[in-house]
Amino acid sequence: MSPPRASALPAASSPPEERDDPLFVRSVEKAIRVLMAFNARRPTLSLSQLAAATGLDKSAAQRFAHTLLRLGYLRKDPRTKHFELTSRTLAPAYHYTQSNPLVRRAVPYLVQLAGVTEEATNLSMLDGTEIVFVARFVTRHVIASHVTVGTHSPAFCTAPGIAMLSHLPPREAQAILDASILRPYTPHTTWHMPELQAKLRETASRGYAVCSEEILINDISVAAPILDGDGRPVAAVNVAVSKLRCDTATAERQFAPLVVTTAQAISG
Amino acid sequence: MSPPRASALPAASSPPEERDDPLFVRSVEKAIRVLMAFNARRPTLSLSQLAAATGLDKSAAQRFAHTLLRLGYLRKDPRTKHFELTSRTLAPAYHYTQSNPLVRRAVPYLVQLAGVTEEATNLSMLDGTEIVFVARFVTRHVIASHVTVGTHSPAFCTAPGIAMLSHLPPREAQAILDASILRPYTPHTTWHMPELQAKLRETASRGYAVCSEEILINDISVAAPILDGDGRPVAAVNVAVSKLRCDTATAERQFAPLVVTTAQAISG
DNA sequence: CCGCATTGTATCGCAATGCGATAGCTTGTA
DNA sequence: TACAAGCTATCGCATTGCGATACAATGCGG
Repeated sequence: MSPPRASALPAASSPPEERDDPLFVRSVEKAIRVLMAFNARRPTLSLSQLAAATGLDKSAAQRFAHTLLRLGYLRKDPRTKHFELTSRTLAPAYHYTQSNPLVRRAVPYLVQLAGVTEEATNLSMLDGTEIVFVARFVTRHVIASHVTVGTHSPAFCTAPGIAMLSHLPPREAQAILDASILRPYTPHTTWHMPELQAKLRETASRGYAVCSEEILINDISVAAPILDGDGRPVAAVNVAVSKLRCDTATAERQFAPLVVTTAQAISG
Repeated sequence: MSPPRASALPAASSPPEERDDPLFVRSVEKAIRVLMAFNARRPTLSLSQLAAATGLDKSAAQRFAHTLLRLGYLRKDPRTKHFELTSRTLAPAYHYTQSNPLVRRAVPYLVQLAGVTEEATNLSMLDGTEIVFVARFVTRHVIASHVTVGTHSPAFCTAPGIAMLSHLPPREAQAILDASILRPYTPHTTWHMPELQAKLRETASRGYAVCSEEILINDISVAAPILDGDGRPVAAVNVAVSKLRCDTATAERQFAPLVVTTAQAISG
């Protein structure tokens, strides 16, 4: 009776390709959408808010919230009927950090580096045009305490990003820059293509990257890439210092050798 | 032709209830099973290993691995055809730490406490009979660097666990102890029920818990509960010290007041 | 070097599963 | 107390995911 709807809704929602991928299980994406709906601005959500935030209809929101509730990833306040994430949502990250050999290997070096420098140290990896902090160790001198493991930043204006891009084949680095949304985050951001290209060349030749207040005021960052057996950058180590305690030249002189040494040690 | 199989397999696999819960979406659980199959002992998995590890049949393993691949949570080495987790699996944890007001509030206090004590500090929460580390800050004196955010430990033999149990209504604390698998992890583990009950009473009256080498050799831990408006324990703060640098009495004298003060400050 | 076994990839018909509309219920409000 | 808004439960239908199978690739031993 009812006409085939697939042709009536050519590609209304969701990414183009995934529509006709017979192996793709849509329920998984929807469940993840529910988890990702929670953030700093929305620590708790009612069912209808959840439906609005995820773009799911009420029934789907109900089903996936219920499922995640049953699996222990959500909790529901019986009073307010609002949902919130539980600590069980840490489990995938735990499995990641435990299973990733590079992270496990890097941790002691990063702790050591943080101890010696008394500054925050991070291990980052590329994810598209962005870097992700996959491990982070802060000291009492921490600048941005809201930055945590899992935080994303644009690669083009962060020292770990520049460090990794500079050791990629130029084609690939350029492709990432082309795909990036280049814009200034502070008055000091390097964001014009020619300057970025020059910065990559300079970084490649000296072996480490420095970004001073390019994304966060008062934040100086010195980073070096970690290379795999084929010389491909797989991650980066960086130290973040407050400009209030140290000018850029001093930071570079003081920390660049340590950061480079640490990155090489982790590279093995 | 083929006889209805549902009746032939009354309730072979999966938890009892979820079989006839019309709102429960099974695909979500299967996807999570795939993610959780990766750990320190199995950093990468082939398709058939994945099927074996998750208990899914080959087709299901294929479909969910494919789906998670497409969503960016898995990567596949085109050479070895092995899967591994990507840094995107950090995203749920990121959303949790950003959305949880208690965690956000606690972070600066924990950093401060780590700086003052020069020891590792943690924020933990209860999850059933276990505690989960939801935030962790280490210093150069860190003992167990493999312990990270997301690590689970039994509540009964950890200072944060005892601190929280001691401030629960006795019924609830007892229920958790009853559900726990009580066994010694070291020669110093308190694991007999009467002693545990005594320990809870003592902890409740003095306001903090001390566990010395009860789960890890050389690990002394001092913890205090964080209470919500109704006086219910919602988390715990602890400091972990190496016995090599400090005996138990000293650790208690030195750190208990700081830990209690910090916990109270976070409680607001 | 080649055949065989093992493992990964693609296909396909079926029906069970999840969809989404709706109705009933609960809660807070005017 | 009646109403509105939102949460919960139900149900028939068809789409989606299931899982058996066929095909391709890879690696191993003869």
